[in-house]
Amino acid sequence: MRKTNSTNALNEAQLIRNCGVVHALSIIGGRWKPTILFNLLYGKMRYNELLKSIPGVSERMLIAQLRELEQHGLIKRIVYPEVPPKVEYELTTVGKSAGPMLQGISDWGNKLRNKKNTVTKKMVSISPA
Amino acid sequence: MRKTNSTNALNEAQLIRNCGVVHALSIIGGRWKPTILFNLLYGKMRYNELLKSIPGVSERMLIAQLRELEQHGLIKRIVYPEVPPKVEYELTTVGKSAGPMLQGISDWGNKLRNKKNTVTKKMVSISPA
DNA sequence: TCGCATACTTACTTTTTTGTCAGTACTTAA
DNA sequence: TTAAGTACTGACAAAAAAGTAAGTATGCGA
Repeated sequence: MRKTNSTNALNEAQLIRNCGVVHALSIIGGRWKPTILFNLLYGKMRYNELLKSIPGVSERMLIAQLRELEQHGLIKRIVYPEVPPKVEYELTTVGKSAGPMLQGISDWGNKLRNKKNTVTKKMVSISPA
Repeated sequence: MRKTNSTNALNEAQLIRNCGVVHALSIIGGRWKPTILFNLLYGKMRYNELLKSIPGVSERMLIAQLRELEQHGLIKRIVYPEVPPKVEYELTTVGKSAGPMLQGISDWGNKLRNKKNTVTKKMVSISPA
């Protein structure tokens, strides 16, 4: 559970208020959220589909992140009153608005990774035979 | 200390490999890094200047984040052999390349916050006198 | 020789995040 | 009556991130 009076929580709250980046990251950051959002960029998905298409997530984590995204208004939860149950998750307008930003972050991250690989390759080619 | 064989670490490593966003966030994310980077966007700064201009950071945290940014090649540490010591931190080319991305994230975060405030204001104006 | 200024470091504690795993609810079909 | 399918929930444990507080090194000036 989250404390509200810990220095940690107060620092975070202050930064969220004053720094747009920290605020944004408090919404789209975290271990699994970016991947979830990328999946949903292509259209709505069922809970189980998400679970299968994200290697490594546990059910608990998936649900937790979906709930947070929902609370922040990035995704919509659509329940079909059927048995067995069927629930779909879909980006809201706000969620879709994160698309270009996510792409920007992704591009920067990938560029950096590729650069690092290039450097590594160079170093390898320099190393003694 | 970080384990290397925990599920947590393995999951993170995998996501860093496959998701540009997670990779980028592993570099510019965290409690204080965005603020540090924003400060340095305007030019180099001394350790103490950073410490004073970022309310709430402890010395330990500042140093830790500076070290990580340095290791990832975003900032350069410039030591002047003087007494008392003088150390300046400056963005590298890679660090500067993060500027537009940070601005993009910041803009999105701020827009979201303002939207929320608007809604709140509306609700206040509706509430009984 | 004492304190000051600067830039850290270290040991330890608290808080937060992430992971594990078993269990729930409901209906249909075998 | 039993298993299967779907979408979860809850109790607990491990790991990671953040915070606290005291200490280090160096040379200068009083």
